[in-house]
Amino acid sequence: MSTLEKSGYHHGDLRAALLSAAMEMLESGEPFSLRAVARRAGVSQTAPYRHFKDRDALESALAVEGFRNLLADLGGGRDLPAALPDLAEFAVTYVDFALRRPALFRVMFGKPCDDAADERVKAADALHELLADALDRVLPDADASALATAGWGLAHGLACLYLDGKLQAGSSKEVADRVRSAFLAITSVGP
Amino acid sequence: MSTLEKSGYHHGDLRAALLSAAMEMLESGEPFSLRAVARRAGVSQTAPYRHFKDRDALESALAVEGFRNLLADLGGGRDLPAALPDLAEFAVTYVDFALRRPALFRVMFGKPCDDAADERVKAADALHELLADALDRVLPDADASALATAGWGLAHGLACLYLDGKLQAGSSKEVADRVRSAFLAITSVGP
DNA sequence: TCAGCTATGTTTACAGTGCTAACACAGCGT
DNA sequence: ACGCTGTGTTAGCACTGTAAACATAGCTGA
Repeated sequence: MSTLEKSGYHHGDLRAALLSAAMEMLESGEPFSLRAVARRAGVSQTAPYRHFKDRDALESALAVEGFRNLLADLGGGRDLPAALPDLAEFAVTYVDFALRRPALFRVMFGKPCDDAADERVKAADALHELLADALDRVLPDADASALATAGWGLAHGLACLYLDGKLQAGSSKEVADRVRSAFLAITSVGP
Repeated sequence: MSTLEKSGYHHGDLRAALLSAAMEMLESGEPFSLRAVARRAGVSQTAPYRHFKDRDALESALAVEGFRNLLADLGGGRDLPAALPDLAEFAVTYVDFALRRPALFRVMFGKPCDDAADERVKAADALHELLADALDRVLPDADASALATAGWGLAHGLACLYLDGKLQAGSSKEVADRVRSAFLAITSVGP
């Protein structure tokens, strides 16, 4: 009942099929609607409602997957940060994620996310903690909480501004360079 | 033809009426649709299309007004920044704007904004320039461009994260304090 | 074995949306 | 007086999210 791997009966595992259909559409840039997702999964328009209360519920599930991916990009990719420039790479990776998967990024953020005690909230918090840990490792003296917030804010803000075209994005290498400069600039102010 | 103040004939100045109706709905938190805006302005559903090509066109007009307001909040309010803490107040004001007028903020940002050479782009650029000027005044030695980008990014990111509930927003005073701390934390890192 | 229960999926329907096309009317210049 | 253009209206299309009623498949217990 909980984990159906082999199909054959009604549909198999529709929930997963819907999620992957939706994710594919998101990645390929198609605007996605519940109906379109259902169509792509080969079921009727209202079938998704057996597995997701809402459109929002589907989006939340996608968002959770997005957060896991983002966390993997940030954490899994390279070694733990040891110095300031490594932190800049966090921001670079973050912005790169947003630009590589814009629609998913918009689903992850850009919604009030009122669902209390949601799995989604936990996923977002995990991100915050990862940043706080990293910062604490590199700068143990500083106010880790405030710094983590600032770091996240900086990365997130740059990601949004590039994504929305408020800052002109060129090649991903150019963007990476500019994110690095911005990060270094603001962390080299000092009194 | 361009500026009709007195009405009496067909409708008077519908364009302005639509804009203000839409802005009111945005401010009062109602989800806004073209049809609802038309209803509120007392005209038929398709009347807006005489004045706005698209829903996007209406939103862009609202966004431009939003950028003007934000610029006024940032620039008009207080004296020009003279020191680092004044720059933190920029961020505070920015985040406060986002939280006071969330729907408008989402209209201003959160869209690809592909309209090339738009009035909207100019409005956004004005923001960037204001920040660059302020930074150049306070920190003439630094790379003003990178710093302005970083400052904007930080403010914008915090605004988005609070708006979307990724960071818990309490009273506006609490938020202001946390924005200040974040700003000070990241500008006090230094090598 | 078979009756029925529950989980899953389908059909139908409704209200709302953005948008287009065809039409109506007012005021202008000629 | 005529028609043109700017403005507004009525109908209608294709789409959306969502609910209600119905259908079916496989399990569960008699």
